[in-house]
Amino acid sequence: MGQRFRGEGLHKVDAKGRVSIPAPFRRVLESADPDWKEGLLPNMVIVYGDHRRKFLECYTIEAIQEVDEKIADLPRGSIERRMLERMFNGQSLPTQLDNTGRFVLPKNLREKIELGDEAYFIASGDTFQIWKPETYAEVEQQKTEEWLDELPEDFDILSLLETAKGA
Amino acid sequence: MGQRFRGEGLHKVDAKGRVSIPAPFRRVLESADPDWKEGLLPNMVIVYGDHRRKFLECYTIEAIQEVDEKIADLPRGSIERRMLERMFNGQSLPTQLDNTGRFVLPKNLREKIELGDEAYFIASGDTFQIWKPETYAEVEQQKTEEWLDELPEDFDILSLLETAKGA
DNA sequence: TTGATTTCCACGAATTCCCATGAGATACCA
DNA sequence: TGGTATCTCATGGGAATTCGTGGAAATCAA
Repeated sequence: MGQRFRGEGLHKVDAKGRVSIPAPFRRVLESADPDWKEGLLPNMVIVYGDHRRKFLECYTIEAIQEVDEKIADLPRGSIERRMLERMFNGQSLPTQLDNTGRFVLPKNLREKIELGDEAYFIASGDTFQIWKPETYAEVEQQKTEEWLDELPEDFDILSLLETAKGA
Repeated sequence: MGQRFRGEGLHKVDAKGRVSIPAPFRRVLESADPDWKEGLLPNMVIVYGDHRRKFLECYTIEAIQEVDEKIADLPRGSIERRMLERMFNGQSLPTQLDNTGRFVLPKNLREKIELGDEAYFIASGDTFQIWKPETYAEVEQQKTEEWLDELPEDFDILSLLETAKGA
């Protein structure tokens, strides 16, 4: 895996659906797009998924290719493969940043996550997510906090790295 | 495999059976048609298959050639070869987009998938499918949801990618 | 000649492209 | 150290183009 996304940000969505992505994210998209070179516009893929997803997930070209390859390894006709193809091939949108670092979120995608005139970006490994700020605050942050609250006061989150390996 | 289809779309079918295909799909058809160059109209092949199929599957020229070659490798006279030939050579229709990005779905094909005045397109790797929207919603999406409902609430479909490796 | 298919033209809406501006950060220099 | 020039960023507006769609005219088949 190459460079990773890091950080978060809040940006305006204009009437045409245009949104700036956090500037540091652009560098990552560029470096993970095999076709990109200085002067060109970096590509990415937005995966919006089924109706229960309340956020959009943005993949670098390298990351989505990796997913494509894994899907291609699954047996043709298996339910798992169909599900993944539907999600990653069907329920997704290839797109490109413009030269000011923006991209267009079409109306249907905005409606899907109930986006108003602001979008919240958060890094997540080799992808980043786009949320309606309120949804993120309510759903995600609360979930995280609840989970953390169940742990001992002095719990060190890094200890998760150890337990996870075995799984 | 060259460029892949990605995305979905809903389009009108007019009285003459004409349908626009999603604009991004055109780019893929063009780049996967060996004869195509700027100004020409891209070709594709619609495979409609036997009576049980409730959708049409559209192949780029490159993709169908790949299938043809694989079939040609099978032993002459084998039942497998004959079945595949029937399906991909017989039950299929070569066609061409017009200069506004539409093509004609003949009445028999429309009737086969019970198409009314709207057609649903969904990408699936190096092919895309055409469905009657209702059929897709009922048959496919319902199947998906049943399948998802059996899984834990917070199941992440991505975890399938991992299990895939071992399979 | 009549019905069906193909070619050509048309148009509104949506999308893309191009240029502009102001705020903030950084670099630079006296 | 204070001030100024430079750059990057986020955002906005208008023009130009593409897209999806409909219909008329021309061509073909029987």
